[in-house]
Amino acid sequence: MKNGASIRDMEKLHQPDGFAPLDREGLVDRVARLLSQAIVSGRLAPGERLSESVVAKQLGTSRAPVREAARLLESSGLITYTPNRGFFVRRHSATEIDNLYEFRITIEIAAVRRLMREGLGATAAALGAQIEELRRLAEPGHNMLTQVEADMQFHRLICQGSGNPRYLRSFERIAQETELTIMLIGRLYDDAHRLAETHVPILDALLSGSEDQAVDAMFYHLDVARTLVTEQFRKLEESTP
Amino acid sequence: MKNGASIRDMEKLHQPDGFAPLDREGLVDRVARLLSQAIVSGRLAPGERLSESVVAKQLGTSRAPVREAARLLESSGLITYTPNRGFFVRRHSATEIDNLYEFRITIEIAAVRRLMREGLGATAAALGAQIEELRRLAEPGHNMLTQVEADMQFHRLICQGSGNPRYLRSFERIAQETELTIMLIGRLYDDAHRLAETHVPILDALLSGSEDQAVDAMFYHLDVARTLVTEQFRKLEESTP
DNA sequence: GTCAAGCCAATTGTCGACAATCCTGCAATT
DNA sequence: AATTGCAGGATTGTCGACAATTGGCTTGAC
Repeated sequence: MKNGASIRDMEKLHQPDGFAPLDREGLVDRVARLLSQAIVSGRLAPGERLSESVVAKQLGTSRAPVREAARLLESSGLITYTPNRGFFVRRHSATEIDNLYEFRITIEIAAVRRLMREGLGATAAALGAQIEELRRLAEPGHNMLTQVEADMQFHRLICQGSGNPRYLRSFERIAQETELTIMLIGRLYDDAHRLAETHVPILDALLSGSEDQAVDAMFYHLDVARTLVTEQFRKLEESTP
Repeated sequence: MKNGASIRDMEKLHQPDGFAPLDREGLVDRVARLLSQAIVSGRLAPGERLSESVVAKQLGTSRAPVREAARLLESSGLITYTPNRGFFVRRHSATEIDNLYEFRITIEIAAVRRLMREGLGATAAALGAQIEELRRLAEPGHNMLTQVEADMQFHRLICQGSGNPRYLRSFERIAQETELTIMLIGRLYDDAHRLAETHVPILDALLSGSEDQAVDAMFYHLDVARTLVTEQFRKLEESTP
């Protein structure tokens, strides 16, 4: 099989009537998306080398777009880059995960504060709908990655609704990394129903109008996740040193 | 003059006895540094186009390193990138500046909290030395950019001492942007002596051992800066719409 | 005079090739 | 046996050229 321009052709099939502007994704973004999917889904293991030429050959492009995409993912924390050595799938320590969650708490608490001061607006309905989506995805027949992405989407909506784009931007920078750590563990809660319901108190607190209540609810939610993920990860670390 | 490898040669002269590992900067980083200097110092005006080929020719390199450097600066907020259009020096609105400072406050307050819990350690002495440096640079004969950089260095030390590298990383991402906004205004305080002394209460509060006092001092310091910069910028905006 | 369609110059997007650098393994030396 | 020095192979770093896209300009009709 000759695989030149395979990405282009392959994806054209998925948007038969797509407008041109939607096609304006750019090869770099496409490569970045495929790479991050491969990493988060676990097809590329932590520590693994990302040879530019190998990836380029597999995707049917040249090395230049791969290089740019890799640097993009580096700023997302998914891969590391060492000069003259190349790119590697990032390997996280338990401490780094803990720091990641601490940072995430800082950002999201600040976003909640701002959201409460600016007013919920359309965000309230969006959050309610997202909880419904989480419940729907908790039913059998949905894979874990989809559930985790829906989870993150709930939190993304809050950063988005805060009104300060910096919080959203900062959130996006750690979102994929967070998804990766959860996927590495293999599970967050015992079942996805539980995951969905843990978001209800947050929305309730937001609707209560009390900034303190909202902050407390968000902090509790994230602090539980932080403890769960970090502890699970520490166990994982001990079993495979 | 043939200007191939002109950067390489030019900068070799500045480190006559430097060890090889220090030379390990890479062409991309060098271009990024030169570009950011040009932007922050005002030699490249906001809104100005950054043609890849022009920059490449000026620096004596090819377009590839310029492209990578430009994307690096994009993630630092100094320039914007539009697909198929290219790179432009970023133009900030007063609202964006306000959001920038709000975000900065969030990060640095969190860093202060963590620093107080982990203990100051060697950071205390470093902060004291940095205040001395600020006083020294306040004497006549020093340009404003140097003073602003020293100011940022004080805050960088706090993020660094916090113990969570995420705060430092986040700080670095907005540091250059912050410097740019101050340089665009042309002044922060009436004189640099005043700038130096506003850092003393922060260090005092840190040394007091009280987390609340430390947070308050840092918040006051940054909130004053936020008001000053945003207001100045709004005036600037009105005079040149 | 206004507006639309289509060409044209300029810029970005991508590519393949060459140069520089790093890791590996072996061999020679201490 | 351990260490140092030195090829050999592989990978990244950089480059110049070509293809694709954009925005402006000209041309023409109304």
